[in-house]
Amino acid sequence: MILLNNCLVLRFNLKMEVKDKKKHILDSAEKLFAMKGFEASTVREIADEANVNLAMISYYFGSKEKMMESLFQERMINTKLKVEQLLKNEHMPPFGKVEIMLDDYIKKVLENEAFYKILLCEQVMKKNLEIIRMLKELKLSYAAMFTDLVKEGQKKKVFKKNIDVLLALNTMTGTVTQIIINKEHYCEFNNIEVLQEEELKHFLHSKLFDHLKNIFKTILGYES
Amino acid sequence: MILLNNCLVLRFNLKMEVKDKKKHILDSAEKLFAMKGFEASTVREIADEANVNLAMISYYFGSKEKMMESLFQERMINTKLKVEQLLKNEHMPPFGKVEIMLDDYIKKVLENEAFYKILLCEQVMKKNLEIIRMLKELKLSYAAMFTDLVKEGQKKKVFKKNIDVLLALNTMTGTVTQIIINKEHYCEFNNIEVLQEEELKHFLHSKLFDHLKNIFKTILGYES
Amino acid sequence: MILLNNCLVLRFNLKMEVKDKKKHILDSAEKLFAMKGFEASTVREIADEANVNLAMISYYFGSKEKMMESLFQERMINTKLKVEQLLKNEHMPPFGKVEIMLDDYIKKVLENEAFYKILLCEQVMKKNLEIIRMLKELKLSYAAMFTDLVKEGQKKKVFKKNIDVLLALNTMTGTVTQIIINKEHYCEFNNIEVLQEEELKHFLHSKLFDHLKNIFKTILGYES
Amino acid sequence: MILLNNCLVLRFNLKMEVKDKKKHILDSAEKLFAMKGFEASTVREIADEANVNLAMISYYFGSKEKMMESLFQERMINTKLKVEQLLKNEHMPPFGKVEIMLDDYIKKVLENEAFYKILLCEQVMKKNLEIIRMLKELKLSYAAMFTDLVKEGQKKKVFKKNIDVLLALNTMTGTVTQIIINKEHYCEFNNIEVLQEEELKHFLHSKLFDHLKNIFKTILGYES
DNA sequence: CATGAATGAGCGTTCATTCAT
DNA sequence: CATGAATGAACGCTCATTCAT
Repeated sequence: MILLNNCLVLRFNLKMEVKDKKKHILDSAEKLFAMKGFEASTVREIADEANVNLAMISYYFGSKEKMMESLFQERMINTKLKVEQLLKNEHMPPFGKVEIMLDDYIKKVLENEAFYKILLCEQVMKKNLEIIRMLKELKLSYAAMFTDLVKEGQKKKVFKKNIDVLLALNTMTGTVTQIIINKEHYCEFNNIEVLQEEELKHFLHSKLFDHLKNIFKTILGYES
Repeated sequence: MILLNNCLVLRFNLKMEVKDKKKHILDSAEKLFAMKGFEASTVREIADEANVNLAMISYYFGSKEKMMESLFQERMINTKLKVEQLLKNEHMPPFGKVEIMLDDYIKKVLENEAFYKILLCEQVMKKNLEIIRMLKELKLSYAAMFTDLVKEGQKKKVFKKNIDVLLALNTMTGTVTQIIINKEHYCEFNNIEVLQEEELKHFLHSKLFDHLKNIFKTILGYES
Repeated sequence: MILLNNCLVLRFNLKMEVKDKKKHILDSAEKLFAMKGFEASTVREIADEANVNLAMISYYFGSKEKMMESLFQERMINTKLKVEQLLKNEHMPPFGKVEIMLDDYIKKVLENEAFYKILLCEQVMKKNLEIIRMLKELKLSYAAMFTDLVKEGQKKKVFKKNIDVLLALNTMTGTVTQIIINKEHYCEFNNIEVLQEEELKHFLHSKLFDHLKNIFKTILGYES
Repeated sequence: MILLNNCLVLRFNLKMEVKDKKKHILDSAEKLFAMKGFEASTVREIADEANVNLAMISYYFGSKEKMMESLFQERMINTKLKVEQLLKNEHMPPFGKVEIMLDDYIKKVLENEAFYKILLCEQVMKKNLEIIRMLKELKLSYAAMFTDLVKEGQKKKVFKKNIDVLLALNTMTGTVTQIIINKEHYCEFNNIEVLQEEELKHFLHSKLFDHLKNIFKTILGYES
């Protein structure tokens, strides 16, 4: 049973924990929301995709909107934990921390493309206030962390003064986001043959990491 | 009649060119699409917003989807024209052209926030194939132009070799997009009092221009 | 076309005024609400009964609840007008007016059985506040009118003192209502053969009128 | 355990006789049916109100409809028993029996407002045939009893001839029912301050009893 | 090229009921 | 006789679109 994936478990009606079932539905929802948007995805499609009964979605999450909120809550837990741990290492030099931040963010987005697409659209629409609230909180904690990091570097005289931390972060998020959106176009333009999913991620990570590291050196006035 | 705005013209049922009426509807549609997304905006709302009969929209544009396509066609004409003219000036130094490109892009997005929000979501969903086609064409022409520009700079030995033009462009579009999305958050974080709309645009333009110019210098290996 | 009834008009798609169509839908709704209750009647059934498209009901009335309110408004207009005109005749003796009131009320209920059944249930549930408001208004005007009538009779020394006008009215409405509800039972118990609808109404009216006239004489202390 | 009320017993999961549990559920159902009607009350609400598991209701009663039937059966047992005992007292004068009947009926309705509201609606809808059957049986036995009573009075020359027993009974049930429905309105109109529940019942009983006694004297041609 | 009226399809949700334990 | 989980059916309603004029 360890080898069976969720779908098979469902198909054969083997017992499944409610928590896992919820997660399974959220995965399906995430996929569809990323592909077609929240409004264009119907609960019927999500139910079909997840191989569960239509009524389950209201039963588990209360409503379509609350399912979206659950999805955000789920996906954001990991994000927050990692961010908070970053600054604690006292021995790491400031730009090392920046590199870790960049590496971490790029990896997270590449691993959760679908979610970050949804997140992007939600930020544009600003319809679900609960989600906007969660996002704002996350952004603030991110900005606060990076501000601390920048101050540390400035105190150690390795970063220049007058750094616009938010512009810097927006360049990071914006660049990664755009590459996600334009993935196919980027590959095509660079004459890259169709790679395996994992190889492609690795390739994009490498490209983005070097690119952003270079940019952040300039922004922070850091010289290696 | 010159002094009457569109609403008054409609209100008094004065004759109005069909072309203007279409434009007027597209303006309303753009506003709503940017606020709530394509799917969540109903043709009824658009008709109400534009003060026209509900059935007109199907008659003018064929369908809701085709109206969106019309909107894209409308808004992209200007984009294309300016882009193509940029390279013709033989006397301008390469980085001067880069500065113009940055300035032009930032201005265009700040002037058409609503449209660029819609564009962003459409790129994520990739639902309307005609729009995807138009967008791809635009991106390619943009990339081709910037590639030429880079080559010119490299020939003149003012830009370094091995420049990833698409990554550079994605940093430009990504950064500007993120600032648009996070406008309120950016102002709040920087303790900027609520400015007039125009003042805010000017402020953001200045910040973004300096930031991106700096980044592009690094990317292109250009030293002033 | 004069001879065609609504159904035929609808069936043959002949033109029909919107107002008539609304009325036609309300008739169908009234019938079903009286038979099965508001909650148990679905808009689909009502649409089928009225031979109109399901969506029309929301289109015309906004919602199922508002259709009910429209029904009440429609049916109550006549009621109010007649009630207010009753007292104006100066020459009629007080008990003559009482007789007219009784006659009028009995006739109205017998002519609109379905509606008065709905009304009865709505008074029990008290769910739709707008309807409760309308009903209260009607009851108050009825009570005020009868109070005036009683006072006039008392001034003319033909009615006794200390009359509970509301108890009296409740006996009137209650008795008629019960007979409507127990119509079949009443006929069966009295060994009355199945009469034509009109004959039955006439029979019940006669019985109720004599019965209530007799009761009201006692209540009012009136001697002929 | 004698001191614990039903809720506490349920809360502490103490053992409880099935019969009592059923009764407890029926009480909750009665309350909700009277407030919102049968259709509008959901089994979930009833289960919540009764603090029992949702699935229990189907297991105990079979279905929502059968629960309603159980409710009627429960509440009607008492009704029948009392009615049948009334005629047996040989020494009581006929109008004394009428007074007892009136007193008994008024008391019963005032004590079981909720149930009599449900009963009223069920008589209008005539949906549940089993309930209609039970009701018809009850009405017949009531009518038969009152017919006997009237005959007895006529034989003893204290009641007049040609009495419409059903009209008389309908006036009784109708008047009481209307007062139940219009309770608030009646108090308001008569400027009665908000009384305690018990005081109000006593007041209404007194008013109704005198009113109906007076009416029945007229109907029966009885002179004290 | 205009419009009020109309419509089929499909939406998110809720329902009473049943199942596996 | 108990229960949390699950479900098919149906609910009221809204949608983009089309029709008759």
